[in-house]
Amino acid sequence: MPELPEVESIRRQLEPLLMGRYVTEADSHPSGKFTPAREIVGLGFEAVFRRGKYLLFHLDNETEMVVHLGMTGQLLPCDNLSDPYLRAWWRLDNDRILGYRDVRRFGRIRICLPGQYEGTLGSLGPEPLSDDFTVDQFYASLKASNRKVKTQLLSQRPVAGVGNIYADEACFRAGIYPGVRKLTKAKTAALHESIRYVLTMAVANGGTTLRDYVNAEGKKGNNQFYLECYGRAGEPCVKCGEILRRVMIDGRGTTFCKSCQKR
DNA sequence: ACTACGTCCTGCGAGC
DNA sequence: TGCTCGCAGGACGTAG
Repeated sequence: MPELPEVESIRRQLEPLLMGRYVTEADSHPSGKFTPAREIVGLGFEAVFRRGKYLLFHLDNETEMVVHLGMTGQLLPCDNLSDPYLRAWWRLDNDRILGYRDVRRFGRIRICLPGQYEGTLGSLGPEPLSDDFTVDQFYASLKASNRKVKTQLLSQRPVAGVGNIYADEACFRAGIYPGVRKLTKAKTAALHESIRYVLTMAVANGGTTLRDYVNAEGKKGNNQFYLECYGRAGEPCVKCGEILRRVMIDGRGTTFCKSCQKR
């Protein structure tokens, strides 16, 4: 489940591999979620950016390719075109191949005019690690909705790039029950700080690998060894010793401490 | 306009 | 041992 830290790790590794290269050949799985990958043959890479969990490949000819990794997506050099989970690939002019692997096909690849985004990417909240992410704006955004706080975080609207792992981690660190619908300004400030903290640490640790995530070098991250809440239901809380519980919030598994995160 | 929930996908682990 | 079944979850579609 690549979230901001995992996608950022991939971006940093892909950029030097792609800069100054152009695509000589490409193919994809027949699903419309991946066929746009074929449209960039002949185009050159100019830069690789990230917004939230989206990778943005800037190409020449006024073209941008947007890749979302979904749950199990991987972008990395490919040495086996018969990999059954390879959903798209691009051959570069140095004869190396960039592969998009995605066991569960939750990811998607799109082509658009530069910056002309639709859907979630078009209405994405601010980058959590930039100065655009302020407590005041975060507070106003959360206040404007009556959904549960965790659900709002997963919507990508109050802030970009937070998924299930870091939503649970941030709520735990901030002492906020993820199912609450309204936050005080002070709690909002704590959540704001916690989001920045858990994401910064996860980037520094190279992302979290629970099962599928590998970076563009095919290597696992290390942040799974530093998670304090996600995936630890049944274990004692690192703050108070209470046994962490697991519930469903709007259909998503959620781990929390009943003692530290009161409603 | 909003919120809630079903859907897509496949592999894996629990339970019988 | 071998099978079924539920779960994992990001974004989107649909219903109310």
